[in-house]
Amino acid sequence: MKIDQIYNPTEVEAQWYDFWLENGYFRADANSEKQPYTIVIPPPNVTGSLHMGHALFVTLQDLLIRWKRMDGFEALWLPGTDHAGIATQVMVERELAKEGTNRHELGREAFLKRVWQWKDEHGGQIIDQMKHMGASCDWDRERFTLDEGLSRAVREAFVKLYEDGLIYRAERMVDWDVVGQTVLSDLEVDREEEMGKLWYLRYPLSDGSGHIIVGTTRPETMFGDTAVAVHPDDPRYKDIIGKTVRLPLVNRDIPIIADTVLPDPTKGSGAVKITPAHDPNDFECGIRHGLARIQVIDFHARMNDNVPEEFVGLDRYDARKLVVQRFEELGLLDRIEEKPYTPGRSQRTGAVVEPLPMLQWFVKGEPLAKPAIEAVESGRTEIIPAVWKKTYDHFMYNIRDWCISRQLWWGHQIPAWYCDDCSHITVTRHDPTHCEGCNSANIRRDEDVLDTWFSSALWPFSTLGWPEKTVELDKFYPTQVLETGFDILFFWVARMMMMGMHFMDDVPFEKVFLHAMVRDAEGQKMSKTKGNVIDPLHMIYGAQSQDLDPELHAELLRQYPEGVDAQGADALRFTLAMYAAQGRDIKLDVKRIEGYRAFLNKLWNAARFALMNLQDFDAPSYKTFTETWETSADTPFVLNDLSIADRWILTRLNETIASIQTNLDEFSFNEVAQNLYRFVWNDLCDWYIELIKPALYDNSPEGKATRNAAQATLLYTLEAVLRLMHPITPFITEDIWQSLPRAEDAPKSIMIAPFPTARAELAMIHAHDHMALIIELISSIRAIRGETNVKPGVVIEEVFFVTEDAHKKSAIETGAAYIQRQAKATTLTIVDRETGAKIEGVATAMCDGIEIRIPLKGLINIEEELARLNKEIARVDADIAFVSRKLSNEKFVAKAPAEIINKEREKLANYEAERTTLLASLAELKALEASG
RNA sequence: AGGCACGUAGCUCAGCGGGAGAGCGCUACCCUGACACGGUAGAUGUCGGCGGUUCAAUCCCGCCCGUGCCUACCA
Repeated sequence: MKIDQIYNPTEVEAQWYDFWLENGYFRADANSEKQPYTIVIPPPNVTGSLHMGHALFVTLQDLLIRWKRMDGFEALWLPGTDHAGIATQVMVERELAKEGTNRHELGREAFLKRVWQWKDEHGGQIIDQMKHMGASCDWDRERFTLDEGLSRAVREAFVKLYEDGLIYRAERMVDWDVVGQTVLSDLEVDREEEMGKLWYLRYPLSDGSGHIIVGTTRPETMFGDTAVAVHPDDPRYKDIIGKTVRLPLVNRDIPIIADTVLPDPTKGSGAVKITPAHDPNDFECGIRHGLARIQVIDFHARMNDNVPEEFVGLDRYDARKLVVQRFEELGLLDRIEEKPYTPGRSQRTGAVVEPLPMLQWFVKGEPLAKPAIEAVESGRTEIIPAVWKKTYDHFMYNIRDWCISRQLWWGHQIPAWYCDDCSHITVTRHDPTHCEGCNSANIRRDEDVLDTWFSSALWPFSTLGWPEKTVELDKFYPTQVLETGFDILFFWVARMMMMGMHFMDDVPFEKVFLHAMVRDAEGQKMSKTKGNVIDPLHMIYGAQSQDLDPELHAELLRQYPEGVDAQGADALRFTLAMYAAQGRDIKLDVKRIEGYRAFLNKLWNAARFALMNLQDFDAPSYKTFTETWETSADTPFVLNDLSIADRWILTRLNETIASIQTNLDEFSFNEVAQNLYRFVWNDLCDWYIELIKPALYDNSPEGKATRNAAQATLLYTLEAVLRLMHPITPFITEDIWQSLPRAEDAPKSIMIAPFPTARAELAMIHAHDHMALIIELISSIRAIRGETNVKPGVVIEEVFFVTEDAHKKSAIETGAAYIQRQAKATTLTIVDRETGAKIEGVATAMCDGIEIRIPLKGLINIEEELARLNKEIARVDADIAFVSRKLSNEKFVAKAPAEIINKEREKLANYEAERTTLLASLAELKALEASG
C-alpha cells in the first residue's frame, strides 16, 4: 500500500501546485467558446504578507473559480497587487532613515527608482504566499496598479473625467496628517472617543456693553476667528446680532452673525466662534456668510505669522495652553468643562488630524453615484448578503465629492500642468511642453499623486486592457462576482461601480459577495498589539514555538506552548469555508482547523480503504471510467447487481450533489462544506463502508457480482465526492484522485474534470428507504446494547422483529445480513404480534412501528433494562402529554390545517402503541425479576 | 445620538412559524483486518428579558437589557 496510514498534509500538498501550473490549467482563454466566469482579485498591497483576511478571500474565490472551471465555464481569476501609496512609501522612507537620508535629499526620481527596486525585491511575497493556499489564478495575467498598462488607464480616466467636468480643483477643508505630511481621505481617519476639555471663553462686545460666551474645544484657533454665530431664534442673543465683538489678544473686531445651521441654542452657550480656516463646519459657515479665512496653524501644526508674536512658532497644543492662560489672566475664561470628544486621528501615523484649507483635486460624487445606485436598484448588480445594500445606498445617496490628490511621490502623478504666466491648467493624455492657454513653456507639473483607490476603482476593466478595446475586455467584462470584505464597500466596491458605469457603460460585476471579518476566538480584531495574530502559513506548515513571535502570537503560544502542527492549506480552506456563513464575524478557533484536518484524515483513510479493496477490481464497467462516468450514458456498474447499501449511498450522493449545487449558487459556503462533511463521515464512512465490508471480503465465485457492484459503487462514490470537494480542498482531492484507477483517456487532473451533477437514474428511493429503515433498526439494537452495557464483543443470539407490514418485512429480509453484522446478532426472526407477545423476558424497543424484542438470556442485565425501559416510558409519556394537550385544544382542531392535525393524531396513536408495548415489557420484566 | 447586525448546549456556530441541531469539549465502553486525527452509546439547553400577534413562536411585531459594526455630532 503506497498511501500512508496517516494523512500528512505537507507531503500531500508539496507537488500538485507545480503540476497544475506546468500544465497551464489556471490559464483562461479569451478566444474560448465557453461562457466566461470572471473574478478579479481584490489586489493586496505589495507591501503585504498573507494574513487570515487574505486566506479567506483566496479560499472563497478559488472555490468559486475551481467550481465554475470544472462546471464548464471559461474561468478567469485575475490576480494582481496594489501599489498602496502611503504604505509602500513609508516602508522605503524607513529604510532611507536607517541609512541616514530621506526622500528629499534623494530627489523624486531617485526615490521612485528606489521604491521600484524595493517592489521588485519584495513585492512578490504576497503572491507567492497565495500560491501556498492553492490559488488558481491566471498568473500570466498578473497586474500591478502602477504598471504601464494600468498607468495608461489611470491617465485616460483622469483626463476623461476632467473633460467630462467631473474632476475639478478647489480649496477645501482637508484632513491633514501633520506627521505624514499628507492629506487623508475621510476613510483614512479613525475616530475614537477620548476625554477632552471644553473651554468657555468670554468675547467682549466692541461697544463695551458686555460680553458673549463661546464654548470651544480648540482655544488656539481663536486667532483665526472671523465671526461669532448665534441662532436667530435664540432670545438670549436676539438683540446683539449685527454687533461686533473685539477678539481678545488680537483686538480685532468680528461680527456676531445669525446662522440657522450651526448654532444650537440647547448646547453650550448657544454661541459659536467661527474659524473658517480650521474647522469643516466653520468653513461651510464661512462660505454661507462670505467670511474671510485666516489660517493660523501651518502644515506642521505650528502657529504661523497670523498670530501675536509670543504665539508664533508654538505647537498647537502649547499655543492652546498659553491662550487659556492669557484668557484667565484677562478674566475672560468663564469656565472649563470635562467633555468626551472624538478627535480624528490618522490611520497611518496616529497623529490628530488638522483640518486645513488646501487646493485639491476632487471627483464629483453625485453624477457618478446616480447610475451606480440604479444598477443595484434594478438588480443588474446584486449585493449579497442583501443587508449590505442598505449600507451601499446610504453611502451613495449621501455621497461627498472624493478628494483624490495625495501629497506623496509613490503613485500616479496627476497629469495636470500649471502655467506660471497665465495660470491656465493643462490636463492632457500626453505630457505637454507648452501651456495650452498662452503657449508659454513655463509650465510645472502638479507634484501630487492620485489616491491609491483611484487606480483600484478602474481595476475590473483596466486589468483587461482598457482603454484599448481588447478581446479580453470583450470576453470577460462585466465580471461575474466580486468577492471582498465589507470593510472596503465604500473605498473600493462603490467606486468600481461608479467608474464601471461611467467608462464601460455597464456594471463591473453581476454579484458582490461580501464576506465577514476574520477575528480571533474572542471576537477581537487580529492585531500586533493584541498579540492574537494567527498566521495562515503557520497553520499550513506548522510552527515550532521558536518560530512564533512572542508579541504577535502571544495568544497562540499560550494555547500551544510547544508550537502548532501542520494542518495543511486544505484544512485551513475547509475551515474558512465552514466559517463563511453570511453576515457574521469569523471567530477563528485553531481547534476547529485541527478538527477539519481530522476530517481530511478520515477521507484519506476512506480512500486508503477503497484502494486496498479495489486492487483486483475488474468489472466490465471499469473500462468506461473515462471522462467520468456520469457524463456518459453508461453506468459504471451493473444495476441489477447493486445491493440496497449501494443504492442507498448512490441516492445519498445524488441528494448531496443537488444540495451542494444549490448552496454554491447561493454562496452558502458553510452549507456546502457541511454537506460534504456529513456525507463523507456519516454516510460514506460510518455506514456505507462498514456495510459493504462483508461483500468486499467475500472472494467466493458466488459473491463476485455483489463484490464487483460494491467496488464499483465505492469507487464511483469516492471519485464523485473528490470532485465535489475539489474546489474547497484542492490538494488532497487531487492527490487521492491521481491514485485511483482510471482509463487512459481520463482527464490528467481532477481540476479539469467535470463537476458532478445529480443523475435521476441514481435516485433509487425505494431501496434507499429500505436501507434507511435497516440503519434505524441497527441503531435501535445498538442503543439497547449500549444502554444495558452489553460489551461490544458479545454476540446477541436472537432478535425478533414484530411487524405485519409487508414492506417492512421485506426490508428486514433484504437487510438481514447488515443487521446481523452491524448489531452483532445471529438469528433474526420476523414474527406477528401474537407470536411476538409470547416471547417472554425480553429487552424491547420500538423503531418506526416495528417492535424489537431481544431475549435477555443472561446477556442483558434485568436492572439495566428496567432502568432503560423506565426512561423510555417517561419519554413516551411526555410525548403523549404534549400531543394530547395540543389535540384537546379546540382552537387547534378548529383552525390548524388538516394536514397538521392528522400528523398529530398519527403521532399520538404511535406513541400510545409504543407505550402499551413498553408497559407490557416492563410488567414482564418485573415478573421475571420477582421470580428470580 | 441615529442606523444596521447579533444574543440558541461549556465553547464556536447552523436553523428562523408546527415538538431544539452540528462540530469541538464532556461521560462510559471498545486498539473490531481504512482511520485512536478512530468506533459505539450517552449527558447537556426557561433558543437574552418582558409584552403582543397566532390554534401554534427560538422563528413574526413592540419595548427593554447586553455585544459588535457603521454613520453623524461633539461650541
